[in-house]
Amino acid sequence: MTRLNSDFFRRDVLAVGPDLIGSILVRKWGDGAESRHIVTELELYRGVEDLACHASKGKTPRTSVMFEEGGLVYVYLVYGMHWLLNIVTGEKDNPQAVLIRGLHDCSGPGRLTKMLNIKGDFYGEDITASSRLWFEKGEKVTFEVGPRIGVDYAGEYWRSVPWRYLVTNSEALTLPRKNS
DNA sequence: ACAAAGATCCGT
DNA sequence: CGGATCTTTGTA
Repeated sequence: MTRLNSDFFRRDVLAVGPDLIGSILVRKWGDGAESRHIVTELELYRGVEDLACHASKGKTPRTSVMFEEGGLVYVYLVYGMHWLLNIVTGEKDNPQAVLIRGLHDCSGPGRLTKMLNIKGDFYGEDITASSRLWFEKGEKVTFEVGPRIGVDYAGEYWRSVPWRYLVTNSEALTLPRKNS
C-alpha cells in the first residue's frame, strides 16, 4: 500500500484531481477494522475567483481550513442534513479542495459520508497522518469530465467548467487484491 | 437579531 | 417535483 502524502496534496487541484480519481479511500474504525473504497467521482473547487468555491466569499470560520496547505479535511453540513467530504489541496493561502462525490460501492457525496460516519469532527483532520482516514494509490482508471453538480448559482462560466470527474463504467470496478 | 439560501437525498 | 432540516452568512 502506498499512502498518498502531503507532497501529493500540496499540488494544484487541477493536478491532484486526475491522480486522485481511482485512488482508494480507507476508513479505519474504532475496532481496528478497515474498509476500502475506490473513488469514482469527484469535483474540483479552485481559488477565490471560482464563484462555485466556498472560498470565493473570503475566509470565514467555515472555510478557513481551505486557506491552509493541502492535505487537510474540509467537511461541512449542507441543507441541514448532509456532511460533505473535501480534501484541501495546493499551497497555504491558495484555497482549493476536492469534493469526494462517489465511491465504487456508494454513489452520492452525502451518502458516502453517512456510510463512513464522517461528520464535523473530521474538520481539519490531516489526511496524510490520520489513523482513521487516508488515501492509497489505486489502479489506473479511465474517466469522463463534465460540469459540476448543484452550482447553478456560480454564473455562466464557473457553472460550466468541466471540473467533475466520473469514472467510466464504474460498476465494473473491483478492489485490487493483495499483491496485485 | 433575523431571514435567506444551500457543492443533497428521498419518497411520491 | 416538493419537503426535510439547520448551519452559515449577510444585513440591520
